[in-house]
Amino acid sequence: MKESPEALNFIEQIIEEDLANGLPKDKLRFRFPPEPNGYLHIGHAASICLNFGLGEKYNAPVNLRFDDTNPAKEEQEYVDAIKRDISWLGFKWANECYSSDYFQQLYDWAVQLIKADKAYVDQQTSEQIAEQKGTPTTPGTASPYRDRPIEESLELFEKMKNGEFEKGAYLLRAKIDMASPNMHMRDPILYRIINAHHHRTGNDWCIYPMYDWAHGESDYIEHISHSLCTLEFKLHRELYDWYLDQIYDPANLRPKQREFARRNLSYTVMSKRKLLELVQKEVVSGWNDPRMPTISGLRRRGYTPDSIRKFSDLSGISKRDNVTDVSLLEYCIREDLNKTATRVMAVLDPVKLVLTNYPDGESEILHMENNPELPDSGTHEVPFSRELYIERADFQEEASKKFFRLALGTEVRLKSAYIIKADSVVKDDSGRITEIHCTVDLDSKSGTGTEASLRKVKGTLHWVSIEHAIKAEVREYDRLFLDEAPDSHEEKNFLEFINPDSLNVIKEAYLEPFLANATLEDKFQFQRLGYFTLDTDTTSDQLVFNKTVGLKDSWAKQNPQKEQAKPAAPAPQNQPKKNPLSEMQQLSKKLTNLPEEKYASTKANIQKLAEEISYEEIEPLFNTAAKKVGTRIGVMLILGVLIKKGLEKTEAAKAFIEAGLNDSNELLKTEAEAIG
RNA sequence: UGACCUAUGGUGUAACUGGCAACACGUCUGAUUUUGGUUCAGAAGAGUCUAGGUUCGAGCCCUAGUAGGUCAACCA
Repeated sequence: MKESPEALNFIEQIIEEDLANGLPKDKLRFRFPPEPNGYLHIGHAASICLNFGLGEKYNAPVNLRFDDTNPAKEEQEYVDAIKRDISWLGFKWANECYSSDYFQQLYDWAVQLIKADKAYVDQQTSEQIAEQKGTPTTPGTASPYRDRPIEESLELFEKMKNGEFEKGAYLLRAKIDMASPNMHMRDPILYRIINAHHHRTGNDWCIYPMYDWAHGESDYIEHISHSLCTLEFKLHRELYDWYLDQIYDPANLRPKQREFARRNLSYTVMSKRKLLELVQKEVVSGWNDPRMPTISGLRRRGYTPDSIRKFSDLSGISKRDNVTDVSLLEYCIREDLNKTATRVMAVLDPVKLVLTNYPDGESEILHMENNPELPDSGTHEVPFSRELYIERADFQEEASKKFFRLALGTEVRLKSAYIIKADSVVKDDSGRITEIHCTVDLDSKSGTGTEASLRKVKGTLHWVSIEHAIKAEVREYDRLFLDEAPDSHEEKNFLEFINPDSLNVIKEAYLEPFLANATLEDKFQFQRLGYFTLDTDTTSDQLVFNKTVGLKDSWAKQNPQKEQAKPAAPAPQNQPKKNPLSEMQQLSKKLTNLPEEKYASTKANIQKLAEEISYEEIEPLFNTAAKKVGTRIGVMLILGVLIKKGLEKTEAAKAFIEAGLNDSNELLKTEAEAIG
């Protein structure tokens, strides 16, 4: 995407400013620093696109750095998966780095800190330390070991390193400020003892640096100019800078930490911990379950790298908490696939259709466009015969005017084939339609140019020839959660919002034979249904397709009777609890623009709020600017309720009502009249 | 009750350093269409959290509020 030069996000603005202040452009260097303790998700994609995008924009190197300072949680499997995902997205890192590469340097610097009396070895339990830490509102107290002689700390630290102590027995702490309002500055831990096998350094170390100590110093070692992370690290910045101060040589580049808001997606969760829980509790089949918001899940589902990069692009970067609607992601993949996916036909819920005047036992080969969006994409062959399958939902015995599909006595075109007319149906004992008998207009064959072929009919249906169709399993997916923000409810666990119908498996779908040769890389549009791709579960004798996303369906929208069992998300329970007065003002604002029905309900809501609002509160609002009609109506409504409850009209109130009666706005006038 | 961050249509972001609040998604019309898709044309939707202030002029600057988020792991 070529963005216009003036639409810089705030990170780019910071960079431009640094450049303007003399930072040489060739000093620019970024990094993407995942911890290899889980799979990457769409939120990480935002960070990846940000960092690598900056690299592309400024022609600067971007390192991939694994933040592997906690061997208890990290595994090689995750390292591999992360590299695979970033490569798949289409980005190339300048260097593959590991925090563990710097363990020795970090250790040496730590010794230097001790020598400078900026760090000490503590030997209390975690409970004791936590207690001394204080709370955000009360200062902490010093550890009894805080003033341990430097020599002693040095000696103990070395013993820690040499594995002479049990896990948890000793710690190295920075000596900063136990009274700092920033909890991270209250003598943070630099090193702890962990007896676990590290996926890279094996058993070389038994002390491991904490995130804060490792991260900034790693940035410094790698000459990172801008270290970008998510907002929750904002408070760490002070510590990041303090650590840097201890070892910084002004001859070198000083890295700068800046924070942006993590990207959230509606109807899913986006924390590794929760995603891991979904995997462990077998809510999903694995990290790459097509319903997961992981990069690998999206890939398996049929999303393309381009679509994800586009999504990141359109979403932008800022510092405010956000929940981006999945519809934006879906738009990105539809837009991509519409231009590239091969058009094919598949019937997922079949009903048999017999063309009574088509010769029995015969068949013919028709030609179907591969992609109408790509003029040169050619055609492929589709067999046609007397007996076909169409979708059950594409036929109704009696049709309403708005039903553009097949009904008794109406005509419809079979895509790339003939125009047919339904004559009769055959039903089983339960009344279920088993066959639809039609006559075909043999002169109407697509592409022949005959007069009959050019006739316009209301609808076009997709179909497959029963005799030639191949069978496949098709998996359709719905959102994993029923709530827009499942993890935003304090009183409820996100698992309570799981959508029980997020997976719909169609064991026997019928596909045109062309699909027999599909590969995992292929993307298809099953015409009129959506975009599909082969799943990795496919075997030599069983095709399995995933539905990536449906087509936009304006018919389903105006025809909700067959309701997609999409229970409207429960009313948001975590609505910010505003005080009644400001809530009233909020509601009032929009009053003047509402359709009648909504006006009535909003009005009722405002009147309900009057219960909690006193006359004293609204009196100041009598002076509301004349322009703010909505607010004045709201105030009028509240006043009305209060008067009805027995409030005596004050002079100010009378004047306010009087003004309302003479106002040019009809709504305000009406409400004023109602009070009388 | 502390420190820090944030507040712009339903959603996500813009608005260069004060100058007509813009773009995309979503929604709704209409046209085109051998996909109820695509494409095309259009519409609705914001008093920029509140109250003050500075200014000829404030989404932007100042003051005071309000709401939301983050911080008290030997996680990152």
